[in-house]
Amino acid sequence: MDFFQDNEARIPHSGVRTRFAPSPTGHMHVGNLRTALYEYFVARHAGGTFILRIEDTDQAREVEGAVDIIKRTLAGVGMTYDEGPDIGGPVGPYVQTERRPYYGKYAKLLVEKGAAYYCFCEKTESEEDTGEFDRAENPCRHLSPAEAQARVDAGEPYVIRQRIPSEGSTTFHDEIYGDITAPNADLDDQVLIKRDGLPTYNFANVVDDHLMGITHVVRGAEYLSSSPKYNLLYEAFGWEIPKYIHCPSVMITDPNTGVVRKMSKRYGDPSYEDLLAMGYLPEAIVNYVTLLGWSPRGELSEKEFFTMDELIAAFDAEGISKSPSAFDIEKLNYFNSTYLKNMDPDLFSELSMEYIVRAVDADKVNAALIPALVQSRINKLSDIPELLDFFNALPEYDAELFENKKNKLTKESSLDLLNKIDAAFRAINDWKYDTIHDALYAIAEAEGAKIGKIMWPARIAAAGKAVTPGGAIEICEILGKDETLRRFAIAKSKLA
RNA sequence: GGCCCGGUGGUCAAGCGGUUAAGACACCGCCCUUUCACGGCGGUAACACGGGUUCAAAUCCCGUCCGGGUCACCA
Repeated sequence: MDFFQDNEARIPHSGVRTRFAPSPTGHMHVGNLRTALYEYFVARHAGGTFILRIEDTDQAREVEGAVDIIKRTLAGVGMTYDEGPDIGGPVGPYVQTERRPYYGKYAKLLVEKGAAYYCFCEKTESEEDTGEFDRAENPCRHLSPAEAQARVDAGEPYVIRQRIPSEGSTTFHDEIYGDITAPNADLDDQVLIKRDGLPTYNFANVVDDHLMGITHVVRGAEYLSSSPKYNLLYEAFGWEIPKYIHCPSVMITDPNTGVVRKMSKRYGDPSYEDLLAMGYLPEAIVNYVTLLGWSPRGELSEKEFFTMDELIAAFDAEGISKSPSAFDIEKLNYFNSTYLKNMDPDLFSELSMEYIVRAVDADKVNAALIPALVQSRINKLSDIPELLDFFNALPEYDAELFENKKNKLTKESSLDLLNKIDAAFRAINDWKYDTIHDALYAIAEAEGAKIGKIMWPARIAAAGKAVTPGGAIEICEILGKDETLRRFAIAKSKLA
């Protein structure tokens, strides 16, 4: 068997195979993540195979550590791949620079078939003039095979370009956009093999998708206009064309200018890692991002909370939207806060403590009680510290805060109540929720007042601010008896 | 600019020729309440525009406008 037949023989023909094929250029965009998820769902839904392939053919743009970010992200959201770098598989290697020998051979095969040609120009004349490539003007296109081969043999540097027919048009089928036709005259003789010998994306992706037996190509809609060229390549090779699933872009409304544009890290839009660092949960991000541009049909169309397994079960390419959708941090907040609220309290404690100790001194305050206070009050974990500022240091506040019309409280009546509460608190030996609670309620009963009237001055004195997470009892309990009484003394002096 | 793709409330969206045009976020109001939050209830708000086709159009066709993508030896 020759090289090509051997490669063909390795291609798996069992079921659905999809691939996530990022280039290791840094962080993970929200759009990247969504594409990866869709690819994963397509494969898993069908009981197929999900592959990770690293597209590192642009050496200049490669960023150290980027592959680790990709792997960490996939692992973090629970996307496991069946074949890929470091785990291997039947059609490896799975890193394009390690597949270098393949591309040259397939490109030369294309040259032999007349579907590609050697080009020796540094830049074509029309590129010099207009920045655009005009294949009719390119002399290399018309070189005889023998002449071209002679120059190659002489060691002249070259690129290999795809030879696009100048007449007619090319149609390809996309699962969600339907048939798309482009006039061949509008297609460029794109570069397949670069001067450094490595393939361009345009070529590597076709060769690898075929050699790896990819059945469904899921990618961003930015590839829609180059897909006809890929079809021409498949046809020239005589290969079966995979199913295309192009996903619309993820947009964002610029918070400063109000304009809608494609989400991009360079404008400071958050990447997946940024979101994690802000305290968003992977489950919430996955849930939200999946629903950004896809929605379940029929029965499930009103369901919005999905586990990974539920997404796998529900996912169908039919539900992918054709129009771009805007990333809305408010809606992510909603998903995240809901996940946070429904989280097991112990787990939440564990997760939140890291943020709690940024704001409070865990030695001075009963920090173990704080998670329960914030669990239903935050959108993301990083919201925690600012909620707790008053625990560490009593804020500067004005005595006016004690005035409350709903509870008919004046500074005078507040002072009176505070004196009574203070006395009752001093009598407490076992400082805990129940004893604090009972002391406060006893005063309310003795005063013939609603409990709110007692709670208000107690809470203001303890916290020094009008809005707090939790009420007087919780705050006093967390502060401890000594600190509570110290703050009461300050309050009384303000009111005196 | 050429080519390609879109266009349902501010946002995500259901809808596939006949609906009072779902639902969610956000926003507003009410209730609950120990402030806030949670929770419950209710409300404001949309088929870009113009022509067709049809008994009937958000749904089909054409045009206009608007938006996006793409025209790299980047992916």
